Amino acid sequence: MTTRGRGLHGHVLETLGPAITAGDYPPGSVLRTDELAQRFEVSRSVMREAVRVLESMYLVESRRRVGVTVRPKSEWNVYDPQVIRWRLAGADRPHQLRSLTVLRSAIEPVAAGLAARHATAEQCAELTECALGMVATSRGHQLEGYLVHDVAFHRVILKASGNEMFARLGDVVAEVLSGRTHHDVMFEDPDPAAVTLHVQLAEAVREGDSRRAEELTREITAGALQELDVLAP
Amino acid sequence: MTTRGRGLHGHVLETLGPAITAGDYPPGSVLRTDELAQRFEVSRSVMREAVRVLESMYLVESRRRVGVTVRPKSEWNVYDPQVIRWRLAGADRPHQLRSLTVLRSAIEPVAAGLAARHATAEQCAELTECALGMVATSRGHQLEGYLVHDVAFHRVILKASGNEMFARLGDVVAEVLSGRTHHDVMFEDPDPAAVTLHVQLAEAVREGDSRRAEELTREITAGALQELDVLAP
DNA sequence: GGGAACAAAAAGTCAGACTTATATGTCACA
DNA sequence: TGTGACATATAAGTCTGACTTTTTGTTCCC
Repeated sequence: MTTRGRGLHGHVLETLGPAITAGDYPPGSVLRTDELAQRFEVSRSVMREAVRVLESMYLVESRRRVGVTVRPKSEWNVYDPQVIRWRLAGADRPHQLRSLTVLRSAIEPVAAGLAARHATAEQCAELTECALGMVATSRGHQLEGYLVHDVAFHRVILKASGNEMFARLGDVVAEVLSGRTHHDVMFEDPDPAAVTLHVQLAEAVREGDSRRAEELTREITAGALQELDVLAP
Repeated sequence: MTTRGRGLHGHVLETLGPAITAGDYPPGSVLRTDELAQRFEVSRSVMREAVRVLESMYLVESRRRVGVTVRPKSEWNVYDPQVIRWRLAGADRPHQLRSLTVLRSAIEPVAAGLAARHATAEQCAELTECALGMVATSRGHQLEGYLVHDVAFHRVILKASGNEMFARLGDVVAEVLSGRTHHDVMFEDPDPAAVTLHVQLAEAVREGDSRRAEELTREITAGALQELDVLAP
């Protein structure tokens, strides 16, 4: 939602980035800074700044006498929030969504286990509040409201784990959950079982039951994976 | 090892990046492009490119009339390989190492489980070869050789999982393992139990035993965590 | 055919002038 | 005293043109 068109170079990135991640320029393709600058009607300096950013994402490599070559997908920094957003907006969105959901299924249970040990009283309260919000919006096609509480819930868990690497995945989870609600088909209300699991998870964290928190989260993420299999087989 | 001093802006990043991640400039600190350009004896355009890269790592934010402000640590893109390297080279290295090891303990078991299902015959062979290499170098203070095989082993597992997000963590694991061997105290030969676990893991993957591969990896990463507790309590 | 010299091409660097957004201070007015 | 509009200074943002450096590919000679 954050319009990242900060400056001209940002605007260039907004069209060039998605184009590259979408595979419009196959690996090994060579771009030239001057040509790009002309195409986007910006000065060379602006174009150079954009290329530097793409380079720091490992999307391209700039070499003298050669030009700006597109790197193979396997080298891209797929953890860059910007890259994630670009790819989720593109064609291989389903594939990307699956990768991220599998990532969630690995991270979140461990994060929840840690959260049960380290969560502050305030975080426990937040968690319970989010769970209540999910219950309140779980029926009657209030998907948008449900999403807000769901995202907030998982953010708190990840943050409460006390691990900065986990905490930083809050945005990723938000993108995944938001994508599931918006782009993919989701006519019905959320699965009642999932809602219950969230309530129980808040409970487990509050009680400091690390083992149970981990197990409940495994069930939640397993459900998310299963749901993905049903929607996009 | 990769000297990333590619160009002048790369050289600037090599000193400015570590300085920021080390906390030399507390969050909210304001830098000015012109001043920095003078300090590093480069032109403004070069300095601007460096700032753009720092900005794409969420380390700083550039705003008109204000300057380049350092963002709070919680917003940094801690998955950026460059940022990881800078932080591992800095003062809060132990803390960083622990975060990454916890991350490993979440990711690798799941990755190993997937690898058992998706690994190709060639990958299985590589895995066995690495495990044999670890056995061969596990005694007689051949830590350097052991490290090479250890890193290769985990890289194959992560790649064989078939999940691009997992595969991309190969570099991170390499940094962690390498750091453990080089910087931290490590007089003795590696734990024989760990070596055995790796051999068994290669076996489990080869046999397609997903459950066992996952469990064995949990033991491996648990050992790594425990080791960290002993070395840096 | 192989190696050395050469030429061309594209990124890299620099300096200077100009534009634009915006934080902040000023002042009049309520 | 507080509040709004307005002016101003500041630092980033942009553009241009000239120059440098590295690297690739070709050519020419042995």
